[in-house]
Amino acid sequence: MISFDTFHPVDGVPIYQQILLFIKRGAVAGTIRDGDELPSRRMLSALLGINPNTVQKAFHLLEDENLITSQMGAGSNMTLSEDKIRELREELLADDIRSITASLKQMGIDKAEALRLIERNWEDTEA
Amino acid sequence: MISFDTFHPVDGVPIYQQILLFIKRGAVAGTIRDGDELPSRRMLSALLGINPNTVQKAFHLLEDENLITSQMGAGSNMTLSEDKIRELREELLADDIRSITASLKQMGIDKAEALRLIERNWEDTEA
Amino acid sequence: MISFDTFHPVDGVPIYQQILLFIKRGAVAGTIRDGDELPSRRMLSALLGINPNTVQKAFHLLEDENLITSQMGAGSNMTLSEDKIRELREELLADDIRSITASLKQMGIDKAEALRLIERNWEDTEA
Amino acid sequence: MISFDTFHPVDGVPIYQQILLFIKRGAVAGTIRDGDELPSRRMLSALLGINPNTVQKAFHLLEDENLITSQMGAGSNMTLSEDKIRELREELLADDIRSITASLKQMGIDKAEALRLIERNWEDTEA
DNA sequence: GTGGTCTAGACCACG
DNA sequence: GTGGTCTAGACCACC
Repeated sequence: MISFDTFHPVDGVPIYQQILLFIKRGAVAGTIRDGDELPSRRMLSALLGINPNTVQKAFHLLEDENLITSQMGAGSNMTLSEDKIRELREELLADDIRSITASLKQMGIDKAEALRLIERNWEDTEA
Repeated sequence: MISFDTFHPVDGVPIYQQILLFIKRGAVAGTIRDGDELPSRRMLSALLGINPNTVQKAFHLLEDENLITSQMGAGSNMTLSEDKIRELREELLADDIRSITASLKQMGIDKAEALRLIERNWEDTEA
Repeated sequence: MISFDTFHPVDGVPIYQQILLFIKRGAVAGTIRDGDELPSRRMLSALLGINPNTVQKAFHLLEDENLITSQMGAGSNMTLSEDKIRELREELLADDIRSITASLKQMGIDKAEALRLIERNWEDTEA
Repeated sequence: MISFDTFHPVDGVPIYQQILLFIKRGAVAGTIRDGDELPSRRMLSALLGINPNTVQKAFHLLEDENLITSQMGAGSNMTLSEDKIRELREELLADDIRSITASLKQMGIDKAEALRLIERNWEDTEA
């Protein structure tokens, strides 16, 4: 059963998208594996204190991307392959790196300083 | 007159917030300085192909943060001090670093790999 | 459910302010009471033939004055106390009386004639 | 020369409309008479501390209603007849009385109380 | 269905 | 020409 203990939504970005990202990142990290069972929509919505419809929307999008399969009455399970994970990794990493790099460059930060900032603050941040 | 040539809004995040960030990051970078004149609401909205009200919302928020002052009939100008710039720098950098670090950690990336990723992709990204 | 049957907006004054006044005057009159449910933003805007956002603005201001409370997904309800009603009564009456008195005086109407005018036209006017 | 000493604009209603009302009410009161000269647009805008364009707009509307005539280079003068004044009186009074009566009725004030309120507060209000 | 937000266009007072 | 306000319509998260 996939754990959502480390899921802490922030505001300003749709919750259902954050659920998607949480699942995808877990898949890339290897903490979420092929065949893993997800909590039921009802249970997850109760666990996270959010609306069942919001969870439903996230699950629906995960199905659209063929990352989970849901059987009537039998919950949902991850369907991951090496290829999918590689794809996810590239897609997510590219977005993140592009975003942070562009942002820092706009503030006039050069590469050396960027690396020093990441280096110095790495331990202080929770996953 | 502050130039918006390098402003390229993405979707998924409110345009007025992107305008805010663009100004703040320019102030941190030093390309936007105290006293600099901002384009009029009309001119900027025409330039960006968006509604004057969207620009107005961004400018209004900048005024609330005492980063610009607007006079009726005349335009708007930056009001920056060394202290404000330092505050902005810390605030923006902290957000960016926290965000990228948390994201990479969730994907199981360790510090060494994170630094290597930034290092390798730095030149490929536009500001 | 608060009825807006007797609400007839005039032009020249912002509609959202007229909605505010309608609610406040109803509270003073006692026709709108603590706990009363307001129509939804959609329903009221359809009823009045105006934009939902205009209603939203009025409701938001009422919330700022602690005259209504709104819950996501549920509706909005009045939150009135004896003190608030007394405050409203004094505030609204003072404005109205000051306004009409100043206006009549500017037209050279004296007190006796003013009273006679009110007296004579009282029955002819709808609330 | 018509005096604007007692003109005190309030906000929330367009200033050019308040100028119109000031002139009309003076005509009804008899303090502004046929042939009276108005200050020049320039002088009046300086006197009231408002924009010449705003004064211009008021004068233009007064011309449209045939209440003033302007000669090139020779200022503007009132053009009032007994009939016009009677019309103005009826129009303005009807509006005021209808407005105050409707407002008080909406607050559940009855005729006796309305008269008492006007009576009691008459002296306290400036024209 | 509900409330909340974002973007849009027209109008006003002003320099 | 400028900034400020009012009304409008579409979209989102939620019950």
